[in-house]
Amino acid sequence: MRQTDREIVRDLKLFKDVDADVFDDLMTASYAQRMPPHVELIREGESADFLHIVLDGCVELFSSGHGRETSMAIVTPVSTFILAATVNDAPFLMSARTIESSKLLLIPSQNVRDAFARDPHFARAIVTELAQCYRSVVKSMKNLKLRTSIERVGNYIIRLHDKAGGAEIIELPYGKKNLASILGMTPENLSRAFGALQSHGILMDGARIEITDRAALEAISKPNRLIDDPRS
Amino acid sequence: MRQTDREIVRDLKLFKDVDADVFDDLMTASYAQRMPPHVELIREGESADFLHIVLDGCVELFSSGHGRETSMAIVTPVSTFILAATVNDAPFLMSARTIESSKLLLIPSQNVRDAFARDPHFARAIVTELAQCYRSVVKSMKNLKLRTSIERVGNYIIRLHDKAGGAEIIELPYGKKNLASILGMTPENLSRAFGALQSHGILMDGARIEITDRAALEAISKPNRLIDDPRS
DNA sequence: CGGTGAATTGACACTTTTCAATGCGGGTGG
DNA sequence: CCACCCGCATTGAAAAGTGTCAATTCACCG
Repeated sequence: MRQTDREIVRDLKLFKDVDADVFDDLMTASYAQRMPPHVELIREGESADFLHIVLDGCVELFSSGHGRETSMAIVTPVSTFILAATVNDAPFLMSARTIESSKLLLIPSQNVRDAFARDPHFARAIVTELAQCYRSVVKSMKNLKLRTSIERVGNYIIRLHDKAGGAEIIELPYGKKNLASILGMTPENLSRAFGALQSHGILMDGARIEITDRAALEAISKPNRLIDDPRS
Repeated sequence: MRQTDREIVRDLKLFKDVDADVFDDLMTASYAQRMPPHVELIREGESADFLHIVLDGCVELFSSGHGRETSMAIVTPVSTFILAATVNDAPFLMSARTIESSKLLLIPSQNVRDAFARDPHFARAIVTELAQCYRSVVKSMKNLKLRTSIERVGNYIIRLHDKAGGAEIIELPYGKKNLASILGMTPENLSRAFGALQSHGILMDGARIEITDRAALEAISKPNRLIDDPRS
């Protein structure tokens, strides 16, 4: 694996405080790998042989059953996924596939568990990361159960707007089909929601969105710190 | 706190392997408390001063916003809740209230974090518990996004049936209003779903359900290990 | 004994999904 | 280089599912 990748991983909250030799062992055992778009990385029900880290690109976590399929989350750099299955040595609850060409780091699960036992700092970091994953799913669930579809779309745009530092023009980071599934609706409904929001402070043009009236957008979306704030 | 309670807590997976003196410190700092039904224990947004453990009774985790409200989970003995907020020292994402009269054990969050740092066994147990919480929410979310309301109700009954060891007559453990909210629907719709399932292997009588044809119930519910199995 | 709240049922309205048709790119292969 | 095709996005119309409102019954509790 490349030295720059190694430094990127080292800077992750999960690895920042890990002992040098423990970190070395983890990295020595790991594989960095570039994947084309739309490659299935893992399938739900299989066992967790590697902890995955997205170094570059974009990975979709999804789940399916009886002809239906839904996106559960989108993982962007630099984050881990399937940590829970790894530490508990349990089968995946979700499948994963690349959305775009992506660089991944695979760390053997056994090494992760060993490092956990050897290094209290790593243990502490894993707990923090796991707790964040948990809270993130809880927020998604509140988003789904407590909000109408238009509110979900509106708040998604607000988050994008914030992440872009309040830029007037923002761009959807991936296709609307994925986005619709994440937000718990059909692509057709997402289209209509975007349409409806155009009288409430936004202007759509394909994947580009112009924020014309942030106050109006917030008025209809009713953002909530305990759902939308990625910190907290 | 009573000696029997102490032994019950000691037998929890979370505390089974904890060092004796660490466990002593935790218990000395803790409070056991009996609460009447329908008491609000914590409110979302507040900070996590105590890790909560349900020793007896039944606690509802719920969330609200802009006039809407939804149940997120029901915690039954003997389990912890708000562990993630406790270990990360973050604000609650959910509120909690007793459903019935309940006995709770409250452990100061600072003591939990101290014990985590002192005892690797406790650290390991916390990770396992957190990962289980995470996986449990993911399953709930799959249940919501991947299934129709009738399938959700059907699978809920199947789980009850299994928990009761396959008894022909089973009983709903709490009110239908709560159940409806957990399953992501209105009480009216839950009534109709129960009605619809009566031609598929069940017979309702108030809170009592007779399982007349388990195969038919499974045929319409399509149970899935990766959603319904509490282990895994 | 009256009051309160849960559960059930029916009618209705609304949201969401489904199906179908169209237009718009981005690729591939001729 | 262009024609073609495939998948995505959009739009409309119909169908299904779900939520809302209202009325009734029932059990429980003060």
